Amino acid sequence: MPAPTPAPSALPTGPPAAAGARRRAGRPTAAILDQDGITTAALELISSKGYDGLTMAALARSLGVAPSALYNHVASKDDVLLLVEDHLAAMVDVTAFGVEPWDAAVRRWAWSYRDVFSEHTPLIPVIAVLPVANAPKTLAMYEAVTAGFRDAGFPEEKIISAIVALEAFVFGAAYDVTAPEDIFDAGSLAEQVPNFTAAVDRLALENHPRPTDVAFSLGLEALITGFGALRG
Amino acid sequence: MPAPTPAPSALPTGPPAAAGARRRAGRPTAAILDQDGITTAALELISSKGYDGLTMAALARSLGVAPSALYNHVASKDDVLLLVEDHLAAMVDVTAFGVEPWDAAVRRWAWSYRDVFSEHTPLIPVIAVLPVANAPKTLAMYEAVTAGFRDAGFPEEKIISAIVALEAFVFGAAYDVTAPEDIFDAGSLAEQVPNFTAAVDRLALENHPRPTDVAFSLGLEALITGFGALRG
DNA sequence: CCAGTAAATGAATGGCGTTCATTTATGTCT
DNA sequence: AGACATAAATGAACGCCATTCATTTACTGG
Repeated sequence: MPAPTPAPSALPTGPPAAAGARRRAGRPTAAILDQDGITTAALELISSKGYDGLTMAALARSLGVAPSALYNHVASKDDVLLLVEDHLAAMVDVTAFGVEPWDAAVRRWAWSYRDVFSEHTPLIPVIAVLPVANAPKTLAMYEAVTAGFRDAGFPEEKIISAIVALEAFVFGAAYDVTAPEDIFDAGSLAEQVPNFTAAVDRLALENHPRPTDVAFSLGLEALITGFGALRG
Repeated sequence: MPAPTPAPSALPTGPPAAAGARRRAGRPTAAILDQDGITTAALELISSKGYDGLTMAALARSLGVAPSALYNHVASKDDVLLLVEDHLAAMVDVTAFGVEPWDAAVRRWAWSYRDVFSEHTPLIPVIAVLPVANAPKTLAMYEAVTAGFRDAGFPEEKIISAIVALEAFVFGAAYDVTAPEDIFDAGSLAEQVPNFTAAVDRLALENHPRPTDVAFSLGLEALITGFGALRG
């Protein structure tokens, strides 16, 4: 009869932290991984190394685990991105719906939504195609927004379309935030596009701290005004 | 004295097409590759195999060339995507500016822009960060749009912001086109999000052929109306 | 208590973008 | 005309990536 597990190295090392002595093969006494831990580690990795640094190997490494172990808890790397997305969706501010007037609530929601995802644009292609059934927190966000629109007197058949349109604008604007400042510098071709160059220069004269915010505000206010007129 | 090149296989094979006999190493008599050819081949590959099929190896293969040869003409795969993007920008319809009224011209431009890029969403992350100086045809599109706004009496300092906002909406909407039909099916969580589910069902009752077009139209008309009011 | 399943390791796989040494042809300078 | 830099191709190699599989070990339900 084999002696009881010979204490691999020490007491269970508090947090599911780094790699000390190598773990031997086989199921460990206490599970090391779960989806929450994977999500948290992924977020930390993203914030320290960016999305380029988010590899399955790096993720496993930060969890003190072999890469293949991850696949007991997620089906793929896209699955990890989905977990991250859903976590972020919960950070979007929907608290104004039902409290502040409709237009103020939409404003708060949209700005918050854009700010959260502007740091996570690589998720946008994933979200855009993501069936909501797989993302409970995202779904909860939609529920809050939908209720806000309904309570504000929006015709029910237009609510989803309006949200989809707002969301499209938010995602596009999130990319815009990440663009380099000189993105509109035409360089040597400037003379060939005089109207464009003039408009770019004219905007620069205004000296806005964040031009991208000006464009976002301009578009968002137009959408809010336009949609506001649909309410009954 | 070596005999003049011993006719590698046959007469120059018309189009720069497929791979017959292997070419021997060294610079060929006539250049096989150029950026135009690479762009065309990339577009064909994308349309036949999708963006997953667009690999440097596959691209080289379709041009009858070794992968490393591509790097004499482009710096990276992103560079190829940039070439493709610029080609597509030239397909966006800006002809209505200066011909039709401003609102109709914006409408035509935006629908066309969305339609072109909805088939090429993997380019969007590239475009969003792309300095226009590297994309002459894209720049030409901006010039036409800017001129249209100016001639319509737009205050010059708001032109770029308005275009940026419209573009953000267009890009987001382009993703939306690619989403699966049942993206809003909450599945087993439906009971937990009654307002959302009701709104989704209510929209479905309308039986629109393309719900995504309804959302796009709704948002676009709001932007056009809102921005139209800025004209002097 | 025993079978089935869950959770880990570690080795292996195939594909990817990219680099580099090498070969051959072109174009320019003297 | 000859020399030489440069351009454009090949082919071998690199490192990284996500993912799979056989294997080991531990937990759990009948």
